[in-house]
Amino acid sequence: MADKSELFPGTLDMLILRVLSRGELHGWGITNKLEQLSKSALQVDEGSLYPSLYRMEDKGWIEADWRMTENNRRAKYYRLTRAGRKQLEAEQAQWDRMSAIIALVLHSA
Amino acid sequence: MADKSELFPGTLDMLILRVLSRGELHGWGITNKLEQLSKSALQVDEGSLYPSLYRMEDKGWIEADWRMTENNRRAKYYRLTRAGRKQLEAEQAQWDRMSAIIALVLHSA
DNA sequence: CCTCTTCCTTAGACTGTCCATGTATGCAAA
DNA sequence: TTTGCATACATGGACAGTCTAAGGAAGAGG
Repeated sequence: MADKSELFPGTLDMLILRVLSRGELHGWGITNKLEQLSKSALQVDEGSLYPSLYRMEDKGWIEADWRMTENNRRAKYYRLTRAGRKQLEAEQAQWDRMSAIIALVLHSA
Repeated sequence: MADKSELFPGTLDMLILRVLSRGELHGWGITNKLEQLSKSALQVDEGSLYPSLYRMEDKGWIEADWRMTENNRRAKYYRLTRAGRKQLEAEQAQWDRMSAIIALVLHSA
C-alpha cells in the first residue's frame, strides 16, 4: 500500500466494495478514487488491487464487463452485485465492531 | 481469534503491547486480560499469541523471565522494554491514522 | 487416581499483501 | 515519426501473520 502505511489485510476488499457502492468503476479508477477519498493517504498497489477484484468476482460480490473509457481505452468496469452489497454491510459492521473493541483496549485506564 | 471476528493481522502485537504496558504478565494472563478488557469479544488463539510473543521478544520490544504464579505454576512473565514502549506509541498512532482514513472512506457521501 | 485447569510449544495450512515485472495502446510533443 | 508519458490490466513469487490442530507437563481437588 502507501508510504509505509500498510493496510490491514482484509480491509482492502471492504474499501473497494465501498467505492463501488458509489457507482461502477474500472480498476484504475478505483485506485484513483481511493486515493482521492483518502486525501492521498492510500495508494493502492496494483498487485493487491487486481487479486482482490478477482477474488471478489469469484465470490460473486462484484461483476464486470469490458468497455471503453472516456480516454478511449479498454477497461473492465466493476459493479456491486446484490451479494456484494450485503457483504459490504457485513464487513462494515464487522469493522465498526472490531475497531470499537480495539479502541476499548487501547484506551482502557 | 474469537467467534468469527478475526483480528487484523498486525493488530495483535499492538494489543499485547498495550496490555503489557499496564504491567507485566505471562502469556496465559495476557489472554485473560485481553478477554476481560474487550468484554469477551476477543479470545486470543494460543497459536497466534505465542508466535507473536516470540517475534516481539526477538525484536527487543519485550523481555521475559520464568517465575512462579500465584497458582504455583511455572510461567514466563513478559514486560515492555523501552523500545517496546516506543513501538506501542508508533503502532497506536498508526492505528489511529489508518482507522481515521478508513472511516473517511467508509462514511464519505 | 483421575480429571480439570493452568500454562507453554510448535508444525503446517492458508490468506492476503507487497514487490517486481510485463504487456498494450492512445495521445501529445519533439 | 518516433519518443515518451499516462492509462489500464495481469501475474509470479516472496513474505508476514493468523488459524487449526495437536501435544506436553504439572499443580489442585475430588
